[in-house]
Amino acid sequence: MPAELDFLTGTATQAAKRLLGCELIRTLPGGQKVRVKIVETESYDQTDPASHTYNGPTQRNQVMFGPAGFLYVYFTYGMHYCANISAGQAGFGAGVLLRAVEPLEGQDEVEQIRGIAGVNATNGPGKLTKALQIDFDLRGHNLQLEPLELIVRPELDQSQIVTTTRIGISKAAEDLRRFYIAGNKYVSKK
DNA sequence: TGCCTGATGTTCT
DNA sequence: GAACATCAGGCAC
Repeated sequence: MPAELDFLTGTATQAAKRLLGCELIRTLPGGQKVRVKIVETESYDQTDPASHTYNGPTQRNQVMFGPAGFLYVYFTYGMHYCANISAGQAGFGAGVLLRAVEPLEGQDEVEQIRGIAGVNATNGPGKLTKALQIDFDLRGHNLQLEPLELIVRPELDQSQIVTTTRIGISKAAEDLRRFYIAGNKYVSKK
């Protein structure tokens, strides 16, 4: 792991905050490049009742028990994929859910894929996976490699990071584990 | 503008 | 067999 990704081996919460402002470059199956900025994240780890890793390793969540910097993809509600970046030390189940991204390049591709334009194309965990065409093919993918690369950007000032409670979960929903960039219009609603 | 609900499959119990 | 880290469309106000 390159030194610039070392922050991922800290706690999931540290990784979630540090990932804000970083970029992802997605090379689509057709060869087009889409570049997005991460604007909203959530942290999960095995001490958290809402986490998939809370009850120990299973076939599904083994990526989050592996080394940091890999993609954990899961399917939910019968029609949506969600994407996480594994964090922490190997053997400890932790990860960061990507909740919203801001398109920087390839916005036309995103709008074509999603069928809609503007903020609503990528401002939710199920939306951004569809926009970036993330599915089980990318489960366990190394984020240092194509077709989905994590690009580290300078750390944001703490004053730009907003910390709130999580959304759309039933357990430990009051935990302050959701983070987003202050004032960014691509952050999900509620 | 805001609540309610249907869609729909993987995963774990 | 039930839960689920969601989304979008419809209808009421």
